Amino acid sequence: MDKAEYNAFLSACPSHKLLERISGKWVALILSALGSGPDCAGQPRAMRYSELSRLLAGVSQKMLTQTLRSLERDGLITRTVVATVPVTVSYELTELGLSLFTMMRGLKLWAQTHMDDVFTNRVAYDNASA
Amino acid sequence: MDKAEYNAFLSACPSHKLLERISGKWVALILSALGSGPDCAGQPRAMRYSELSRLLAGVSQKMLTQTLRSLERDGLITRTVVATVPVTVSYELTELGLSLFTMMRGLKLWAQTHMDDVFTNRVAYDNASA
DNA sequence: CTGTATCCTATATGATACTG
DNA sequence: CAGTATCATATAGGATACAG
Repeated sequence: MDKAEYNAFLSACPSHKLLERISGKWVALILSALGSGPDCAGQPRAMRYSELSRLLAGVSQKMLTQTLRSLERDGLITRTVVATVPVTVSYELTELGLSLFTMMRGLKLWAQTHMDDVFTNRVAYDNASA
Repeated sequence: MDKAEYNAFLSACPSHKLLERISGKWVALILSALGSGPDCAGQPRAMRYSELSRLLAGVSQKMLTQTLRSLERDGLITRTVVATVPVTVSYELTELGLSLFTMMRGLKLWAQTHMDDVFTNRVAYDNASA
């Protein structure tokens, strides 16, 4: 069956798997926070759960935890627990995660250069239909 | 309210909007088809609806049409109708769409280089939990 | 050939309450 | 502080039937 073959192709395609990995609502933001620091312009550094929670003001606890876990699972960040009272947990980019963060700078550059054009086209298209 | 401000930030962030634009299940595949041709290695060229439908064997008519329309709306592809009987419709990358396709080559390169590491880590993580 | 219209399901995300 | 558990909702995606 064609569909089965194609789904197999999709499952095997590295680009497709990368898109699935980075397309979550909070993935890019967490990588950006850990890669650029809270001011979005500094050096990579570890951040605590509460610090991330405050920086990404719109994130729910569920999604923050879930996204952090999945990034840890994929070896993109590390999770470090210090047994203070109360407990202290910090997250930091791995080498692999840093490499992903760096790659996404290219994506960011394209976005900054061209997304305005995209949205201009979108508005024009909608006006033409109306 | 923090959340409102953060959502406003999200809505304004070009990188985030770009990820929303390219993260659809069929977006990258359609761009790739129009940018590389059916053999995924050639030159950019126009393709007909039925040709895309055959190449992307897993896509439903609904999703193919919907994705093509949204890409046209954003000025990434053009839709050309020739009034034969029955009608002939072809799609082609615009300059902007071609530029996006080119940018995604960098993403593809990262994926080909590093996604195996990611999945190796993932398996190791799952085994450690079990 | 190139779609539209309708219904249906799966998944992602979010809100809220509770805990070591 | 750093989560977990549960419930609710929105949206993406797909199956199927029909049409110019």
